[in-house]
Amino acid sequence: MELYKTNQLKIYNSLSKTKEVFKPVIEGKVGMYVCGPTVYSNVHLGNVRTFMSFDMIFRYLKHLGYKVRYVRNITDAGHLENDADAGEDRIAKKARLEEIEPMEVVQRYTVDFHETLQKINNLPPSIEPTATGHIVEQIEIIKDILEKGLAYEVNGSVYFDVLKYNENEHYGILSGRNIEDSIHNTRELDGQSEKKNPQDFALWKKADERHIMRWPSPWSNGFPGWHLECSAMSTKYLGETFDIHGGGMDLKFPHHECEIAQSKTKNGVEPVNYWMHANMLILNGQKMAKSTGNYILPNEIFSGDNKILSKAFSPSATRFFMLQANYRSILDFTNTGLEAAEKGYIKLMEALSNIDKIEVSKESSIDIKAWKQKCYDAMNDDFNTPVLIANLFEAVKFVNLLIEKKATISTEDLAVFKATLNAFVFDVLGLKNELKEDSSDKLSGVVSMLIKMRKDARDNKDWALSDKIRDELAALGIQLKDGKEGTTFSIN
RNA sequence: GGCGUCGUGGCCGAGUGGCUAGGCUGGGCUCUGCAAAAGCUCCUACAGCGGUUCGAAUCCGCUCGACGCCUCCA
Repeated sequence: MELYKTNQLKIYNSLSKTKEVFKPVIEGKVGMYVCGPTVYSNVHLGNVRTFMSFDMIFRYLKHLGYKVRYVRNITDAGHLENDADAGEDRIAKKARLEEIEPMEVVQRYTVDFHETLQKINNLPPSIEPTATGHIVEQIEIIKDILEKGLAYEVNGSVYFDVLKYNENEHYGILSGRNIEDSIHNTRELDGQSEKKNPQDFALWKKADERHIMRWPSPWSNGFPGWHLECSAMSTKYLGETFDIHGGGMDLKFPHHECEIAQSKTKNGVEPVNYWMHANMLILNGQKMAKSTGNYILPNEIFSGDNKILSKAFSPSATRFFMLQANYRSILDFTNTGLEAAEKGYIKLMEALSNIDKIEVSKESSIDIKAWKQKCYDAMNDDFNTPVLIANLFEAVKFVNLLIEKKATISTEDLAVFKATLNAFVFDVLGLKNELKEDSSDKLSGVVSMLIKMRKDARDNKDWALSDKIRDELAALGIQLKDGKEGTTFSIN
């Protein structure tokens, strides 16, 4: 029987601001949409945290036995840059600066995005559609909204009429805003004179001469507006009402608000049952963002080539660091935080490597079933990975006690213990054991030989020789551990 | 100025109306030739001020502060 039938998963819904029992539209199946990156530069660690959070969610849903269709778009056109070059597409601008084709920029950074997420061990989504691949669908939505009178055309551009929509719906329902407030509090921006109201947003923008990326439409040669692609692609692949929509907290307004307005106008139903927002990763107390330069790239962490960290940290240690915080909490990225996480990660991995050394008994002195349940309880409570990890450290203790024979476990319990531990560590959290298991027999053979030589030396009380062997191995990153049952080693 | 999230021990981070996670760091003990590892253990916190309550860090109010959004942004 599928696990979801016996586990009551609760999800914090940004729309209701409460934790709700998760019930998919179709039993046993989940449709999940997550706003993907705009591929105009290298993906930074803040982006990665969001995608990693939803990867963990994707993994747990699958673990529970749901058939999940996970859609995450690639924004390769359509986002306007609102600076001096008003109306210019971000990707087109980058292309002109680098004197290459726009799709070359798209290709380069899409590849970077995929490589980075793969390094951090994210699973690929089920479908990864592109904005440029869905221009037709977007045009159809604009036509429909125009017909319903909730959009208007000016000089070849089409804008969504927010005030009119707000007559019957609540624009701001997700972000807790009222349109009246924003009318009084919106700063004046240049280049918006075409709009009836500053709150209106573009569905279609006419391209000027310099704009390279353009498509024909009934209104002009141009490009789709800021928020339309997600409405188009989520509806196409997941249906008019789907289960989970995710994204970074900073997309809540206006992006997701606009999505709701567009989709609701087009389809007449609530587009999303559960809105989920991953919180920001900050660096030195400040937001990590490309625009301010306050950011770190994942590769700079893995290589150690950066000015923030004292050394390089592996993808799994980095992933573990982020999973130790709740996805809804702001997390500060610091050197000491990463160092602490790395140590914990190594401790966990060593315990997992040692699990095969456990010998079984007739009876169990530890309650494996209760421990297992605590792991599920943590994840069922809105994907509480910090509590899950606390339980995993309890498991580490179990492993060490069992190896030292200070606790006992039955064959049956050990099987459950191993399966559960592996499922949560590797399948759900998506960690990898990066400890150089170099179980290449040659190396472990050599070390075993040295351990034997050291034992002889110790038996002869030749401490100088035994310590020399230990210290020189340590200098090579091989640590010897003397236990009751003999000496073992680990490679760092 | 508006909206929102949040303020937990040396640090990071859960949680919650009474039983007070976990990790890292530091101290002590056991084991050990010494060390490391491991086990045990200690350091016992919830921004401030009021209020509700038998009882609040947990609920309510105010103050202060941090961060985010309000313009593309995970």
